[in-house]
Amino acid sequence: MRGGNMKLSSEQQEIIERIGVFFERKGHQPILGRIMGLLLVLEEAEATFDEIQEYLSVSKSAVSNALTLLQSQNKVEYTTKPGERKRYFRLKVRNWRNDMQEDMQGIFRINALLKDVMATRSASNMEFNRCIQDFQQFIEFMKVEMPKLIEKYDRLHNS
Amino acid sequence: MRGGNMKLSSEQQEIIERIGVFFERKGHQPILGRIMGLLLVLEEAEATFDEIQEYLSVSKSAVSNALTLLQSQNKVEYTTKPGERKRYFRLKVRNWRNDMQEDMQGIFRINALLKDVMATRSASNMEFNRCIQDFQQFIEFMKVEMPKLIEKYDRLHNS
DNA sequence: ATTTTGGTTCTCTTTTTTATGAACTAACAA
DNA sequence: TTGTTAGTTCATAAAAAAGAGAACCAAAAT
Repeated sequence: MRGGNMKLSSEQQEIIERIGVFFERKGHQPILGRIMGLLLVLEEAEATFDEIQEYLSVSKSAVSNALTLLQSQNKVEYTTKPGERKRYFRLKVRNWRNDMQEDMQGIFRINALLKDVMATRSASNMEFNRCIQDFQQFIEFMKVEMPKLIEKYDRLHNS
Repeated sequence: MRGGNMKLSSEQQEIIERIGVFFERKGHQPILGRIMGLLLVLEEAEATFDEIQEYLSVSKSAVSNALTLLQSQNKVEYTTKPGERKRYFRLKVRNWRNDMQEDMQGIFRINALLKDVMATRSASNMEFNRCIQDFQQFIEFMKVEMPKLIEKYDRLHNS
């Protein structure tokens, strides 16, 4: 398999683990992050099912479930090569900017909850209410300005 | 205790649960989010240890640990009232804008990892490398522009 | 001095998550 | 037909997280 050299440098292993914990802390399960790390670190930027299994030394089922999940989350895709049945899995890096924007939108989703909170609150504690409203206003502002910022970036770089 | 009416409306309960899952999905443990929800929903915007226990019907230890954690995360603080030993716990709403900024910085932290990834990669797969670099550039841009945006907000509102 | 209040800490159970390994399947190969 | 490759699915084990409850402790009240 692929030149027979299945060894990762300790540098690479370390980065894989770090990327692993990064995604773990985002609420994903451990192997997901490690697979992403692996696919980032490999020169080819892709790997087959059993390469992933061997590099990370995890079970087939773990790999299978993780890949299914990553694909359903649009983080990974696969290509095939003519005459081969194996799938070559790789990161959908092009989606990452989008993912990041979604992550930011996710942060802002507290706003919908706060709106409902405010709907249940009376006017009896205006000091507190005012605090919440200020925060909401800030979120609103960011929610409006963020897309503009992204447009600006695209104008500067991709146009 | 506090007028003796320890009942939350079903509306309030529902919001507490929703806020609960919101924070749970951010990687926090369930009661943390529910306590935050409770403190958002109560008219007084504060509650004593045993009010929290009773409203949420959880154990003393759960409340104690959760409050300790929330305080260590700067999400909750307490005040006392003259002649009373009880602590009145409340949200540090004023910190939320800051928390949100930190959450956004957290999203950007992938950049440091990508920097280390790139340091290990050779020039052999430029197509992939380019993708990563583009993404990094985008993050850099956001990291620079975000503080400016916040300044802008402050200029418009708080000055 | 001893009781009560307001919590904290420790141990243990329950629940949830994560991963394993074996059995299974679908497609192709000999 | 029988075997092989490339995975998937299922039952379950192992490990981690969450929470309960009792014992505990320090400050204040009686």
